Amino acid sequence: MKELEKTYDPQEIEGRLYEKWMQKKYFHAEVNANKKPFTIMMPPPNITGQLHMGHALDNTMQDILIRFKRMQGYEALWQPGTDHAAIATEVRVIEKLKEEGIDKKDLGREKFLERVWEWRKQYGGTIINQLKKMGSSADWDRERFTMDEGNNKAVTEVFCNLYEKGRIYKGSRIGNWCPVCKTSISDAEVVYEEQAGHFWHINYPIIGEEGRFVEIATTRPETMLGDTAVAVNPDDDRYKDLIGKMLLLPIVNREIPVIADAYVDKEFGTGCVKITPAHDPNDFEVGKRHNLEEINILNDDATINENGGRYCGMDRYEARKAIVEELDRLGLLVRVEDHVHNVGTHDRCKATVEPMIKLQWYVKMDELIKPAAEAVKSGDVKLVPERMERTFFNWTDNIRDWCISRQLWWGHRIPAYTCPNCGKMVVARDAVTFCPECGTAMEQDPDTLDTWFSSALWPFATLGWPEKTPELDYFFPTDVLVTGYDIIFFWVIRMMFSSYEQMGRRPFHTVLFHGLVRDSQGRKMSKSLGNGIDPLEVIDKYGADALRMMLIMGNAPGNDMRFYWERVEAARNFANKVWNASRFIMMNIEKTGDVDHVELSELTAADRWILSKSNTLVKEVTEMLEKYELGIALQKVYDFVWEEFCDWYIEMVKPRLWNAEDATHAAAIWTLKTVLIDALKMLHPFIPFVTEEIFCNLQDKEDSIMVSDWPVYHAERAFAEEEKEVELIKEAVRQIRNVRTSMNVPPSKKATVYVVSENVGVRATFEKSSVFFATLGYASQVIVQSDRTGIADDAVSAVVPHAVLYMPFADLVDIEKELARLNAEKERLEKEVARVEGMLSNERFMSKAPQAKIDEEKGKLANYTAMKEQVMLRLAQLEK
RNA sequence: GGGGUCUUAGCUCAGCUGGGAGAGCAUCUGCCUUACAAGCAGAGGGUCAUAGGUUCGAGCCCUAUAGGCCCCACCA
Repeated sequence: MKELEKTYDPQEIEGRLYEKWMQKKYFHAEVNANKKPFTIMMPPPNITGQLHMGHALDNTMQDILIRFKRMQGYEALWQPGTDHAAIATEVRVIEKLKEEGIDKKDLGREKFLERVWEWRKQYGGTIINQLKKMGSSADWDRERFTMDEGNNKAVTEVFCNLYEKGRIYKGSRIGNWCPVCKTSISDAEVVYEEQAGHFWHINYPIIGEEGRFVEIATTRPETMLGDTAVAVNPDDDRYKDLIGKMLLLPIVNREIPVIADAYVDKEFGTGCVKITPAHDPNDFEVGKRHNLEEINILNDDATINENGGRYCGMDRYEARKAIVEELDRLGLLVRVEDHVHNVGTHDRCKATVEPMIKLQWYVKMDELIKPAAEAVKSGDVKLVPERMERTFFNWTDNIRDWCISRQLWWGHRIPAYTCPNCGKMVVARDAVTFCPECGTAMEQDPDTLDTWFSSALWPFATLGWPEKTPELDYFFPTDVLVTGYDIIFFWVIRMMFSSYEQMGRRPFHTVLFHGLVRDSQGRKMSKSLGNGIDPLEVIDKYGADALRMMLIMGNAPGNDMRFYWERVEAARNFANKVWNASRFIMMNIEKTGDVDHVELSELTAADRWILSKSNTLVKEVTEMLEKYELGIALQKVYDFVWEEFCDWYIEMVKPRLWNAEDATHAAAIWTLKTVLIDALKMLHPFIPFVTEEIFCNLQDKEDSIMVSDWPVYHAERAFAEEEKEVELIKEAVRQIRNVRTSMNVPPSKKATVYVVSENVGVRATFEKSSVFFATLGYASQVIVQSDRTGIADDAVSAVVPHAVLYMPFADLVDIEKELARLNAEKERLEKEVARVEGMLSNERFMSKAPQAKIDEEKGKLANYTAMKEQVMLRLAQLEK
């Protein structure tokens, strides 16, 4: 045993233990026939290496589960972060290139990808290394599992599988186009922002009816260049006569029909809608129904193309201005209204997206989604908290086909090959170099796949699939996915249907969701606001344990939380408390020698009480962790350690420790050590560093607490009787302290405490525990007797169930104060008695409530009645 | 428009299957008591958003209302 430093210094401990853990590789998991696997996913490394609170929270929860399961005897694997394409998000890569003064246009695809892989190798482990500073046991083992270039195999396999089953198709459909990234993006990547805009009312002349117009309203006047119809509601009496007539599209001078379609809302705008099938999703549908021509008027960079006539080459916003001016000149602009509307933007680059018709690859979702939805319905995959299921079904019930092709340079390429000569297309696992039809050299589809396409394969692709590896066999399906609720659609659902489709089984049995970490004002932490808190800064100031604890304490699954430095400080204070309590215990072991074994029969009531409490706690905490109620689990250990163990038990045990002759000395040492070790173990997943440091100094049998056994419930350590006894004494102590405070008696002034009880058992309880009762109750001596003989009439008194305590303070007693105090007490008890009596006299309660509840209330009534009588007796004596 | 969620002490939040309202911080009082002032002992402070309902019993379950937040869809 080594003594602990007087001051708790997290930085010193954490630095040292970090080194130790790095060397020992405690968490290196392997295929092990004797152990059950527990697999959890690690967050991906990213190339910018910026650790933020989200990572910290993710990882803390994951690490808690891993450590807990490890101690329970599982072979716990951190399924490693992948090197999939999602890591190299467009914005980050471009930023990185800019830093190095490179324009991506100067690089070809090959060179560009080379650079990206290089960065991944260089920075791939940085997040993990930072996470280790906060005690993460995550290990970035690039050699064992990797999903970089090699992962092409898994991606290609999945693509081909889906294609062969007819679940992937290439189609010309309207989708979201980002003119800055010059790629299509999926619906999920579009975020809508409210923007102030205008509503332009424009007159379209009716052909053959000089001077008659149809007034339409639009927020995007430039799209009129692509108009191929104007639609009205078939039930709209105002326009019934117009249906079928032809209009002259201004500027373009194209003849377009007035059509009837139920999509048009009579109440909104003018009730006439210009239809631009090529640049609006709804118009696209209308166009399909009415066989309208689709005229694309935009280039990929959102400038107007040759279909825009003299506006060709203009940016979309310049064109808008110019077109509005021209309409005004032509006298066709009726009016302009201010209008706030939602504009779709690309979540990565924030540019306004344009709906465009493009030839893209899609995954048909209708059949694919079924097993995933069924899994949640049947409980094959559990979502925690349960309410996330509603969100989940909200998506699966309204599923739309998934656009998976991206016009980006990096990422996994689509394994489709086309013959430039005869147009033959082949989808194949191995590169097709020559056309099977005409022998011409084939060209691979230039598009790449949506990053989430490969991310969706994580649960099995990281374990070596499509190869049959021992790891895949042993660790798959994985166990728990811990993630924020914000990516349920992007990632969670896609992993689920991919796994059911490819593996025929679930990817994990539980998804544990956490909320966002917000700033102290409840705002999302963000770079642009500058309100982000760097987890490493928190670690520098208060230690990793404090950071982890702060992230878990007082939070329920799936709920957002706010970051307060005060909360970090409170967590650090707890670690300090554990440190000092341990230091106290170790000092005493050092002084009087260690005790390895004690018969339970040698334990005192206090020992049994704390042991019993600790025993119950083990059961509760284990249950809570198994239910993923991390916050409650931690709160329970926190309360136990600080309140019961430190504030009560250690104080109770002190007199026995001061007295080396005390017969129960060994029992005290053993109990202190036993309870402390169990508490440390229960705390370890939450605050790994401080618990490891104490554990290793406290004993030398085991090398690390993280590979020690999780405490278990022992039936023989349940002592209901002693728990009751000690609780009674605690109540007596509280009463004494209360009385003394209210009478302003300084702690230095000790008094004789008389315990008067007619109950033999109660007298025995106080006699047995008089040693600690005396110190805690500031008693110079404790006299237990059956009546009031020899106690001064003006002694101060306090009533507890089945006993009255008297303290003769002689000169200190203020009769008036004492009377007031007793009267208050009397009132309190009368209320209690009335409440219980009311309950027990309610016939319906008596007939319907469970017997246990009735008995409980009856017991309370007896206690309160007796106490009330004692108080009234005292009042009578004093008033005499 | 659809869905979710929240409203509990001055602040931030817990409250797990319905059975006498909790924590941290803040406030007040007294203590440097030989593990800990990053501490100890005490105290004050809440018609659990509002209105109904179910129940012997509701912070918890149901309905409605008000206000806050979030997600999805999106009307030109």
